[in-house]
Parts: sequence; structure tokens; C-alpha cells
Amino acid sequence: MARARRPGSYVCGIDAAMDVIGGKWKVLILWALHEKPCRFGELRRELPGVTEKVLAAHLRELEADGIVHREAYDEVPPRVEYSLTERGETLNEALGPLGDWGKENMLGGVSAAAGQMREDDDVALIAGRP
Amino acid sequence: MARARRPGSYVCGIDAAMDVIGGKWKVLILWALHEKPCRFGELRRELPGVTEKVLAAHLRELEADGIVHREAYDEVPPRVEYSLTERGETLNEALGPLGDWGKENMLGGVSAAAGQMREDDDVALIAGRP
DNA sequence: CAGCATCCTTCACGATACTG
DNA sequence: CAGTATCGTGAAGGATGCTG
Repeated sequence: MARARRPGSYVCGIDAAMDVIGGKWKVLILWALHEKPCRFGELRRELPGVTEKVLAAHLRELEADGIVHREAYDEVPPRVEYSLTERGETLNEALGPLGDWGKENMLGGVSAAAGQMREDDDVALIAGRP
Repeated sequence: MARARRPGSYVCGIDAAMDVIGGKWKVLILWALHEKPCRFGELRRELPGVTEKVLAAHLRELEADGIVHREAYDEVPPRVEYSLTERGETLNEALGPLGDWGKENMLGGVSAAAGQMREDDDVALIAGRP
């Protein structure tokens, strides 16, 4: 996306990861799918402003990278469900510290860090999100 | 960079962080400066392929975001040294898990994880780099 | 040495319209 | 509903040349 995709060799792991999440909506898609598997139109509603074309393209890329799973049900009307793969979940977790950093340093360094964070989910891992 | 810079409000911390490191060479600059403070030309040699214009632009943005510090010495010939700020260091650390993920999942999931990793530096934190 | 000034290319993203 | 097809745009990035 933001750079040459799949040149075969990256300078480092960050480079490779940046390639995977380099799309404008990639991380938002990741976040939306982490909350719950979503259908196409559902996803579109979760990401205000994204166009069908771009959403479809991003989903195809994420699928190619093994981040999301696409399940098409042969029904009428057609139904397709997107969900995170195991690899997608680990990516989401790896994004956690970065999200924390962004929230602390770029947003209003809210002190939401300590105390009011629930732990019944893996909120601790993926904090710094909406 | 890759998206609208400083719209004033991001969807989440990841969004904000992605904005900071969204440039094509940003993370490489971060990495180079983490190893040691660098002069402009030095930095250029560390990043094969980057042009002066782009490197200068990225450095200015990183400086504006409080990630790197620019120290200009009034000598002849002119000398400028770039280094990571405290915030830059924390960003670098926050990038660690992502680097690990990229190395494990996108590169040759090398088993370099265990054993042959030296710990005299903070290698453990910022693994997955060159 | 450390840059800024220009011009140019390219690619991600967007808008709109149309199918199975 | 879940997409494809086509056309258009803007901004990031690259190439080259010049300056304090």
C-alpha cells in the first residue's frame, strides 16, 4: 500500500508489518473485526467514509495476507462474513503497545491508563482504541 | 503522510501513531537513530535509496512530532546531528511487538526468537529488526 | 555538508455506475 | 446484499539542480 507490496524482502519486521497495515482503513478494519465478525455492509457502516471499492480492496489484501477470513454463504440474499484469523488476532495484539503510545503521546495523554480499565476482555492488550 | 495529518482528532491511538510513522522511511530513521545519533549524510547512507528531499521532509515531520531532536552546530563545514527524543525512544519500544510480529509472520518466521538473542542491549524490546 | 527549489511520476484513494 | 468496472484526483515520493 503505502509502499511496494511484497518486494520479497523487507529491511526488517516492522517494514513487513507496515506493509500489511499500511492501508488507510486497515487498522480500523482489524479493530472492527476484533470486536465481532462482520458482514460487508456491516463493516461499511462501522467505517464511516470508506467507499465500497476501497473496503473491498483492503479486505482482499488482508485476506491474501492471512489476516482475515472470508466466509461466503450460498444464500439469497448473498451473505459474506469476515472474521479475524489467528494471525490477525496476534497482529491486533502486537498493535496494542503502539495504540497505547499514540493515545498517550499524540492524543490527550489521558490518564485513562490506570484503574478504569476492565480486564474481563483482553482490553489491557489492545488499549488505546476507541 | 499516508493520511490527513493532524485532523485534530483521530479515531484511536493507533490511527495517531500510524500518522507519525506513516512515511516510507520513518521507521527506518527511527531504527537508525536508535542505534546512534546521526548526521544528515550519515543517515542518508544508512537508508539506501532515500532521496535528500524525502529524508529532509521526514526528519522535519518527525521533529515536529517530537520524535527526533535536531542539533545544529555552527561550524564550518556545517554539522547537524539528529537523535531520538525521550518520546522517540518510547515509540521505538512500542514498535517492538509489531516488529516481532512482522518477523514471525511475514518474513521467514525464523526461530531466531529464542536463544541466540543477546541481552546486553535492549534487543529484547526491539527485536524483529535488521 | 546540509539543505531548499522545481518538475515529474505514480499509486492509493475516491465517486459513480452497474451486475450476480 | 455484495461486490466489480471505470474514470478521476491529490499527495507522497523521486530526479535533478542550486545555495549558504
